[in-house]
Amino acid sequence: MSAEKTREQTLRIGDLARIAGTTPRTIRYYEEVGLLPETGERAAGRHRLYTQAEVERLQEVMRLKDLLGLTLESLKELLAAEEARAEVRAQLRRENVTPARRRELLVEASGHLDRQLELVRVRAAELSKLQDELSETRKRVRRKIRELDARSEATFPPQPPVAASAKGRP
Amino acid sequence: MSAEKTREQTLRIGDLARIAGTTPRTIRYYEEVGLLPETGERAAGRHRLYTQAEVERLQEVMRLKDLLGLTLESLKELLAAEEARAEVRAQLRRENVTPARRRELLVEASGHLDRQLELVRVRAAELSKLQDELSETRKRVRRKIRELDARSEATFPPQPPVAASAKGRP
DNA sequence: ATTGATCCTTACGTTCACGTAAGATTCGAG
DNA sequence: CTCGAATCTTACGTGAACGTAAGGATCAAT
Repeated sequence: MSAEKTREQTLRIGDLARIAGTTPRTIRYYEEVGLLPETGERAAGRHRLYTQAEVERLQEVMRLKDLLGLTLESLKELLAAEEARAEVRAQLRRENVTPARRRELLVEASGHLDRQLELVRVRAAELSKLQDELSETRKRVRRKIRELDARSEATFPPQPPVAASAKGRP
Repeated sequence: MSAEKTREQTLRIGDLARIAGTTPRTIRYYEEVGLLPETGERAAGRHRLYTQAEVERLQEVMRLKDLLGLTLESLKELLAAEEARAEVRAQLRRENVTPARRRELLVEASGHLDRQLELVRVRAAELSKLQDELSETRKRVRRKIRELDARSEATFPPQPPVAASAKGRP
């Protein structure tokens, strides 16, 4: 056999960290708490090796963490969906799986996806509401400013309009 | 003067905590780090008293913290908008403020609102994208399930459809 | 005035999510 | 094989955001 099976871009922990925008320590920690799978068959002391799949998994974890603001523990539960779907893909390759078993896994994944979606929906709705409220408030404030300017227009030279956004550095 | 000025529903810290769904400790902590104003003129040892305005302020703080996932420090900066607007209202009552000063405060508030809105917009967009992706994935998973069911329909009795959502308790 | 509930301040404790340091080991290049 | 860079394990440290406990004071009702 030619050396092709193991040659699917094996990254080391530092590379993975740079790509995902985090640190090796964080990756090891996520592995420790079960958010990332322990990189298969690794005798103690050997370096961890990652593939593209792990890059995506890590990025997904970080995105969910950021957007949903969950603890790593809750995140772990929520991410059962990914595992179920990974299971399906793995069993697909092995091909010796009954349709009944496949259905089981798919239904499981679907249920987890339902939970994720529900969480995301609620938050998206809340954020959207907040956005509307802020827009509304901003509109009122700006209207008041214009009113003030209109009143003084008679006696003073026109004031400069409000800048759309402060573009300088904080 | 009749005793009406001080009679606008004075809550104690425990009441405020219950209403806002938090604890007295948290409220004191928020006051300590400057997220909540120190309840006006309080000699050491006396109980804190709150009004409806503080209820809303606290709820707003908690909402932003939850939805944006910021540190209390960043939140403090962000909430400068509220203070600017509170200033405007306060000065409105005193009535001896020049239009120029009012305009200044309003412009300041408007700028802070811009910053808030930008933050909220970005997050709302990200969440919305995530929601779409999850919906898409879920659709694909369900389609696969239906395909499996269709295939087995010839040889086996029809499988029960997938429940819309697990309604049991976690 | 007494009292029970609530609150005060002060201060140490805790959990989460990593950071940092140390000493040994592994890996890829030459 | 050698060597330097990166990684390994282990373990202690840290900042944020509160929790908890102690001892005393305040407040509303009786």
